[in-house]
Amino acid sequence: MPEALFPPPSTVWRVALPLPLPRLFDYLPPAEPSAAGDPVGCRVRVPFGRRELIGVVVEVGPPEAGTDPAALKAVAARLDPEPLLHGELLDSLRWLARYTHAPLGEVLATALPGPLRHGEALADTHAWAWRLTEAGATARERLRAGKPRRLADLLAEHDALDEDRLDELLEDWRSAARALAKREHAQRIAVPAAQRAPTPQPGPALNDEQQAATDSVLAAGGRFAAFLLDGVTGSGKTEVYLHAIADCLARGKQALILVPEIGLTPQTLARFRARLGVPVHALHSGLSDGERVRTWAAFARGQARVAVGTRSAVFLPLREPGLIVIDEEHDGSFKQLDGIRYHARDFALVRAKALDVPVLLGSATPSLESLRNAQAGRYGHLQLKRRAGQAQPPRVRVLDVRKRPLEAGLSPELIERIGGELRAGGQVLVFKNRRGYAPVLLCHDCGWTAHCPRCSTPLKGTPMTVHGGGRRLQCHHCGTRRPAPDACPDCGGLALQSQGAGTERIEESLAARFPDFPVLRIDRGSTQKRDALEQMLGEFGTTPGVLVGTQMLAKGHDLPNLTLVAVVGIDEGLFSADFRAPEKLAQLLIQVAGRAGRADKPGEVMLQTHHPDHELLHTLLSGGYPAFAEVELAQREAAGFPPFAHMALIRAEAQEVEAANAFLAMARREFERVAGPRGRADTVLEVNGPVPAPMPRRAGYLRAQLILSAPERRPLHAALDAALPAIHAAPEARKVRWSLDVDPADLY
DNA sequence: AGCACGCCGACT
DNA sequence: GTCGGCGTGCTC
Repeated sequence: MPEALFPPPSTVWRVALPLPLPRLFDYLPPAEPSAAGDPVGCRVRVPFGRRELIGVVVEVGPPEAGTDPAALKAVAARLDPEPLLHGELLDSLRWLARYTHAPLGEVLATALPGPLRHGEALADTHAWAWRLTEAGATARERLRAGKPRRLADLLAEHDALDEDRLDELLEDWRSAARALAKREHAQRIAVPAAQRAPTPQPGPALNDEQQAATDSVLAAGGRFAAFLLDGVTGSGKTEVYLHAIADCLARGKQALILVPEIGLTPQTLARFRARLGVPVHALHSGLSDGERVRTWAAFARGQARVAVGTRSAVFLPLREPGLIVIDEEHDGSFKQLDGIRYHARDFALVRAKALDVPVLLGSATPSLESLRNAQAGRYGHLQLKRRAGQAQPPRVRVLDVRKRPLEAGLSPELIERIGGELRAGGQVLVFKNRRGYAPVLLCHDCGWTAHCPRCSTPLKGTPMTVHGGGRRLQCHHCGTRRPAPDACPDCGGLALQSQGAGTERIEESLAARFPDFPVLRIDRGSTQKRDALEQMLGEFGTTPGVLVGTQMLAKGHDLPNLTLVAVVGIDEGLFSADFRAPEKLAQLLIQVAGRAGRADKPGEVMLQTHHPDHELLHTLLSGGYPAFAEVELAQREAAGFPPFAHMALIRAEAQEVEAANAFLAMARREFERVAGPRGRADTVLEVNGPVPAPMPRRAGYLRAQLILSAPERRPLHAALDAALPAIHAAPEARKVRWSLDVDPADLY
């Protein structure tokens, strides 16, 4: 090939760098190539300003017209001979970057385990085995009886024994191996990771509903199909997962199971391991970097078969994909709330489609999004309506606390009932619904709450929240402000209060009231350590006592002697300004009610509220979650909320209100510029705000936001694509910290 | 995001 | 007279 003496570079490597800059950077290929082959998907170390960064090559091509080749720097080093990210995973991550409107480099950095992000080599994933040395073979018969001798005898029968094989053959072999190794009688050697055929254990026979659900999944024949496994508490969804996974393993494929943050318990893993008969790899925040990378590499190389993990496990490379399962698909912990704000459930759907494998979403209380997808025929709707075994559903009672004297938020009737249950030998769970709602003004006498006069419709009221130390009410949808009334406009009572007040001291109050029984408070702070919750509940045992806690106690962790569940603080959920609050509350009530009762005694659930006649409670109690979902979907449709609309949120925080508002006002103008002026008939993008965030003050910063919504996804994304460059570049953007959240989980 | 460069206040 | 405040600008 003829070449000029100093040819302009014919190809550059376009590199995605972990920076908040929405563009790629071009580099010349490395001066001393360390490997041939397509570099796309390989990590590189590149000079960047005065520093060096690790990035990923995402394109190779001619330099962009008009770039000065002399201004290009060369890649300092190619870190991967073979692409680390390729094919489906790289394509899906590109999609995620476009969808979240985040820089590709940041998305890739989020998807990679820490050590890989920082340029470390991909971990070895060979297995370890032990063998006798020659000295060991000779010395073996002179060893006295004991563990080392038994190990030496075992090793003498084989050329080498894998460590997991040793786990099966000899208990506590590791100390014996250390003893042999010390005298150089045995050595540890690296061997290729063995692929052993799964040895599944049979489970209970499936009932006809479970069987039908399993058959539907298997009928997909390993190709893409999405299923909503909609099964009431205790209906045996896990058995359906296990059958689908076993089938996937029998086809020689890998399975990925996503679970909520609190769902990944040792019991769950043990059950999967025992039943599937293959190693099950856990992926969660408690893992060390080393473990995380080894698991990542083992799946990338097709050496591991089953992964059970939380949100970030959705980024696992799958070389032999066969199935993706999302357990408790409605759970909020699948959505990342900072950095790259992805939704693991939604991304799992995208990956399943790209991988052409079935995806199974399971829940007793499906998200309205998934229910809507099932109703629209996009997902197969698999229903399990019967409880397995003879467990009876709990009795639910609504307790009206209007005008009742409350002690730490508990009514006398509730305290009386708790005492009775304890003396009868039962355990009680006092469940505080506490999601950091903005306070809503409530009349303790009649239950009246303040609603925005502008935003409320006959179908759905938009509550106003309390600001300015109780003196002011503000709507978080349109920003309307008005002074807080001194007396209740409905009943004239003077018992107006901010909701949620007074439940802080529940455990102290109960401990004082029932000194003869243990009162255990479970919260984030007290269970930060790994397995701390297990341990605390283990010590709590099954003797009479009270557990006080929040979300963490809603599921998992079997409490066999729990006979009474008392739920307080639900009024905040009934009248939250967040359109998703009713859904969250209904899911929570169903989940927490599912905890009550033991084999010989149906449980009881008491809901303490100022709104005993609230429609949500009535619908939920009479028709269960399906009835609630039907009503709520109709309201969402009428109000133009997801899943009948698509939303995005621009949040801004600054030391001064004016800075945040100026930024959001500028952003609003940009959106109106690209979407057409307000009031135009064909304008599909609705922009609301700037409105203050309901918890506006955090660490001295003031937060405000802009709400974007459109009936279709396309125009929303088109508007974001068109407006974001100018918003990025605007001078107002430099004075605030701002972020974009597509499909926000909480509006507030 | 870093990390520069760049002009204005209290210190050896 | 300097050290250092963080505003503004750039990074292939």
